[in-house]
Amino acid sequence: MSTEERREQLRAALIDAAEAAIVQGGLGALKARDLAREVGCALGAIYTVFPDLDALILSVNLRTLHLFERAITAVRTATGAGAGAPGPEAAIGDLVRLAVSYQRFAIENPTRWRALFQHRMAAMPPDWYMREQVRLFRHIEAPLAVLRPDLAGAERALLARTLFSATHGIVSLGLDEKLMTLSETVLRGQIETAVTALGRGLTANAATHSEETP
Amino acid sequence: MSTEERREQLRAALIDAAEAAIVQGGLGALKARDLAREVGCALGAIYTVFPDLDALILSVNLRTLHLFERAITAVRTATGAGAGAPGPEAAIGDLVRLAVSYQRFAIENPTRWRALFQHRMAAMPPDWYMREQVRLFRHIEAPLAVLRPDLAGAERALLARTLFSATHGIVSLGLDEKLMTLSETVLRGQIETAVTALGRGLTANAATHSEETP
DNA sequence: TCGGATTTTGAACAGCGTTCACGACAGGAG
DNA sequence: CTCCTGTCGTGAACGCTGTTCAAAATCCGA
Repeated sequence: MSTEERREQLRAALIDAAEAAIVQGGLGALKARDLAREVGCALGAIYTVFPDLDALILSVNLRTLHLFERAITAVRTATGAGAGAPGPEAAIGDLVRLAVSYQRFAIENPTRWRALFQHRMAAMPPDWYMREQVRLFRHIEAPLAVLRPDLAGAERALLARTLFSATHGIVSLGLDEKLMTLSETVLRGQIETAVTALGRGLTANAATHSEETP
Repeated sequence: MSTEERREQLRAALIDAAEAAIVQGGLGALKARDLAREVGCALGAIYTVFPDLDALILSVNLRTLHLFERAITAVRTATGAGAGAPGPEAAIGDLVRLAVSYQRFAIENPTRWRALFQHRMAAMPPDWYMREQVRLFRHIEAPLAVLRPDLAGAERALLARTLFSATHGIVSLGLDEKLMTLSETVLRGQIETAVTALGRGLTANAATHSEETP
């Protein structure tokens, strides 16, 4: 086995162990010495395949994004590749379903999900990480295209990020015991209320907003 | 000077120093040894007036909440104590102004504001901290009462928290370089779009939603 | 002034991420 | 087989952290 192969194997084993640690005890449970013992390598070996633990965390977070993509892809949407001309109400329904799937993922994978945001990195994340984010936002842009056909690509992408941010805020603070801890049912109700209101308000704005910016 | 007075003085000095450290370098710049040197006390003295640094951080965060309360109280709202019967559009305008003031506060006090959420505490926050949060939410509830007079107090409070959470998400991720970093102007535009849509969607929902739950 | 109680102290402890001089090892040369 | 050389993995050591606690200093009534 070549040196390169061994390095790759160590890399994978470390990501596995780090993911397991995060799943079990959250970001705070990720210790370099624990990882080395778990994987069966030296302490310093970690730093031969990762510059620091932050990079390792980022790799785990990429797995989490992939995991979430599988979950969100399984959501049946009316504005997906399938049906032809869905109405605004169907699009709003899609947005609600996407938001609820986000909530479900956060509840089912609490530590993995927290690690995505709890982790503040020193520099900007690398390209391969940002690219994965952009891919996920496409799921939101499809229903948005129905609600606001007047928006250009860039503006629609921006609005998609805003919608995600709003949903994320509701889910994030709703599950956070510092502000409030809502039951899954109550939280889902709030998500449905808010996203529905957002969707209807956006469609109503379509005409208004274009008048405001002549 | 009695022992109690000295303890109180040390407490205040420590909070001052901790606040200064957070303002300058964020939560990560808060070091016990730096505090002791700055205040001119022994390292162990910190732990005679605070159980741990988390409690100290919480005191700084309370100051931040008070600071924000002053900012939000300065926002002129049509649904405040003053004018009589404002319409839904005026209420939506109030919500937008409140949200934008939240954005402004976050931008003007980045480290203080981050410390409010970046800090994950072990146990639930004490009562005096939660009470301050509840007081702040009242500012949101006033416009909401105009938009949704059908809601009872508890439901209105819940919706107020949801509105705040959504706004917080937009501001939080909008200022976070991990997801995206938006200019202040673009971010304000997104806030206005989203909050306006939320407000209009909520008023439109008033009749619909009550039919859905007979 | 003395002596017990109280308060303050900072060295010591346990833990963390990260580094780097050292030893183990592979493999071609003699 | 022996030796030499360069590559690679190692774990003790470094610097830092929050927190503790025996000891020193201080206070105060007798």
